[in-house]
Amino acid sequence: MMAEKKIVVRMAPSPTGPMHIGTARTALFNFLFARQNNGKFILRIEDTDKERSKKEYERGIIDGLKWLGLEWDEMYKQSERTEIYKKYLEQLISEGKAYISKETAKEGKGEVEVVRFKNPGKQITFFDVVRGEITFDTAELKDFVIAKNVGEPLYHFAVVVDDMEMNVTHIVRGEDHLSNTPRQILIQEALRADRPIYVHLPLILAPDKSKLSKRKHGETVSVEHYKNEGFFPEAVINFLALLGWNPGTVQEIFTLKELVEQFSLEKLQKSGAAFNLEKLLWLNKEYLKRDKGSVFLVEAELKKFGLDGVSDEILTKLSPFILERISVLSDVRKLFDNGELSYFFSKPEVGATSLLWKGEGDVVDTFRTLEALTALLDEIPKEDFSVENIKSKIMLFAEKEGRGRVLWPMRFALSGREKSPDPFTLAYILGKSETIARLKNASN
RNA sequence: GGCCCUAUCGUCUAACGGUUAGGACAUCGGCUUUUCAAGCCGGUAAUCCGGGUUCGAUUCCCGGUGGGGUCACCA
Repeated sequence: MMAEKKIVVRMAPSPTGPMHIGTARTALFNFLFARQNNGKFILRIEDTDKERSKKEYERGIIDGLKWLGLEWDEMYKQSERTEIYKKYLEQLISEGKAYISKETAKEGKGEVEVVRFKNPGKQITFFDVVRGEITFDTAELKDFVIAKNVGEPLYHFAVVVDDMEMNVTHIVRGEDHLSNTPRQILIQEALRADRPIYVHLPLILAPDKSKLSKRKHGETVSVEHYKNEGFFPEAVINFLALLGWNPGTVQEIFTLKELVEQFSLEKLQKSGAAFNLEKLLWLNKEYLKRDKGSVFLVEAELKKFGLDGVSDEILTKLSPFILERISVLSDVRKLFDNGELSYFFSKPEVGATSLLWKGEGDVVDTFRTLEALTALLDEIPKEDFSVENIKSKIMLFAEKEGRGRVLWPMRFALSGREKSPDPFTLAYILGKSETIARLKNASN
């Protein structure tokens, strides 16, 4: 029986900076393709550049992938494989397909020896799953450098050797590598390696469709930023999956498992996709709503603010209502810093005219409003201070007096703000004695 | 600039020669125990331009234009 060739893909990031959001998406698509086909997903750290590669960045990539839930099957580091590259480098040299070249160093003076690939300078045509057949003339590449010396291979060479050694069947990577492909195929042919199937993914662009660069867009290009902001990894995955791919259905929310089931190379997009923060926020809010643990996350966030003298009880009661008003966990801090939560923790300033419902404003209105507020005090339930009970008692009174004249001043007396949760909820969160105190204060 | 890729609402996208060009996010409006949020209902909004091919082009071909990538002893 013929054994079907096992699908092998790899994620090959270089640890020269914080993990890029585009790296995360490439990893995701590799992961999905591997898992869907019962294949192997390799993580290969491309750290042949000794100067720029940093251990902390490698750590960041590993942490980022783990956070996203993209587990790999095998991991390699190119810096630990120099013997392998050396072997193939010597093979090419002995076969006359590469040669050592003495030349003046690129920077500074002095002579160095580099290894150049003897370029046959022919046309290379290859098939890309996303874009179809592509042809390059490699003559202009000249005899390009493939290693600084026999012990220090450069990217193009290391990649080809590794993909060959690791039996990589599909190279799924960013479109920025499209122009690198012909020279890698040249090396491949010199090594008599099988040509893998190429899948070049469209790039993620900035919101204005310009290049998404660290320089211009700062930390928002890094995965860690979204982790720090309190996004759900599931939401980030979901968002990234929809950037450059579509399920062919109207489904918008996907678990990783569903993505594994539904992913297909055929549905990959050809052109670059702009990063859209609004959509990510919406998705994250959807996950926030679906996860019953969210309310505790909000509560934990509140407790970080070191609110002295504020009971845990009020934070617990408050959390569900904050949850409804945020898209991402970091919004809790924003609400807090903007002072939009301040009235829960200290008494608000309440001006008499602000108590008036819209359209009202003369002396008589003011008098009647204050009167209603005073009368409202008697309607506050003595027992059972639940939202439902407060509401049923107050509404009875409000229907008689006019809702606007009762509900608005009540809400304002409790919050001192134009915007807040409804008055019954406010009373419930604040508790009976604080509610009465604030009502009294406002009606004076 | 050379080479390569690409082009549907503001954004992500559906359409695989014939559709009132669909959905989602955003936006706008309405409804809800009168604010905010959430929810529900509804609206505005797109085939880059010019040539072909075809009875018929978003769809196929060519050109232009725009966007992106790449041209290292980086990856």
